[in-house]
Amino acid sequence: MVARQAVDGRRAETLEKLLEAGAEELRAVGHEALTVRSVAARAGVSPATAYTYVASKNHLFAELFWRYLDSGRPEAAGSGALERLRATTRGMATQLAEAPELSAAVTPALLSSDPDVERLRLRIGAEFLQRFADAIGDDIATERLDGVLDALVLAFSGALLQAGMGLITYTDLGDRLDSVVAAIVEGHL
Amino acid sequence: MVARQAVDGRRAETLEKLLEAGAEELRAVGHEALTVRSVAARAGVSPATAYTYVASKNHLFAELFWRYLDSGRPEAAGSGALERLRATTRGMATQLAEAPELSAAVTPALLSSDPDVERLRLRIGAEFLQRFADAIGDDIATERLDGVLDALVLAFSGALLQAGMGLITYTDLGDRLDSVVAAIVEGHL
DNA sequence: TTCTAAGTTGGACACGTGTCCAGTCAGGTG
DNA sequence: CACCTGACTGGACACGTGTCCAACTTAGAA
Repeated sequence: MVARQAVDGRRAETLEKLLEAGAEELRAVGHEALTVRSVAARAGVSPATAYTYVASKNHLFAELFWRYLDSGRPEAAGSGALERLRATTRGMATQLAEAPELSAAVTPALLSSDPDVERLRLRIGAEFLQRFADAIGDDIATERLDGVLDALVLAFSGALLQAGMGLITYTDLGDRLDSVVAAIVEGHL
Repeated sequence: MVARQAVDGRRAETLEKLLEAGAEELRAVGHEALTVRSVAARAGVSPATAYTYVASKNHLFAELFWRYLDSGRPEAAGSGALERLRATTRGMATQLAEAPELSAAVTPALLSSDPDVERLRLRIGAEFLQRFADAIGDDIATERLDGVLDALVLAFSGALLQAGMGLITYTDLGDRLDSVVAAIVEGHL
């Protein structure tokens, strides 16, 4: 479901090998230098095989990012919406900062028109929204919720973009988002 | 200053021809199908020459976008910060909506690590910031200004990203930003 | 008019992308 | 055990990218 076709048995192992190799290669050489063929080589698999699992370099990055994001689901709690929101953005910012190469890779990758990327892009977008909605709970009046959620999602995407452009470091993301979240939420609680 | 090297006399004309051809080609076939060689052909110039003026496809897009953005400087005024901000975002959203291919092209383009793109990226970022700062004037307390500006810039970048991903249409940008701007600014005036 | 330097050109280059397909290999079924 | 089927492979393909350079133009100065 996550790769190009369903994976079962043997295929599942190869897929894991490939994604694992992809993550290593990404850490090792960065997303610019990474080639599908180099990933295939690292996984001990032929390029043709790699392309059976992964539609494109961008798809690989999106897949890796989705898995990574998914692995860091928040357990968070807190007494107020602001507190929980900050914990949420902090958590994601930390994740991004801990995998800067992956983060740098995914922003351009998600812009691809590749249909396999499209699916993941929607999922990732939905995941962000969900996390913010969960953090807010019902602490914001319903009629204002959409606007606030919108602003949060846009701000977060924007932060991703700016970090992707190198205008902010992934490390700074946390602090930056803290103040932005406060600015957005203020007056709505 | 705007291209790879300074342009004077004869070179200036060729540059204009190229950028003009780039804009046409972009409208005609979209940014995915556009190739530097096809732009060169349209401009009646050899590929080798084109690469004298333009470092890469991404650089071309960034350049076109910068010029387009610059051509639409706001004349705006209004009685309050919120009003002026909305006029500002509306204006930019309208511009984006009127050149959807260019807008779609520029988001990925700006993520390139190409040094010629880097320059333009900084300029464009600075331009956004400037426009928001101008719109706000001194209607927001200094100690809160940075947070609000940050939020605005991030939200706007985010909107650009989401539109680039096809999650919002460029047409919807205006309305979307209206409510987001309100959400951000509320409580800071 | 002739010279010169800037501008332009064609064509080849190395490289990456993603596709395709005939052929090989391995493991479980009968 | 022989077989069959799904997984994998090697190698070629068409295409785009950006670079390089020796050779040609061309406009304007001498």
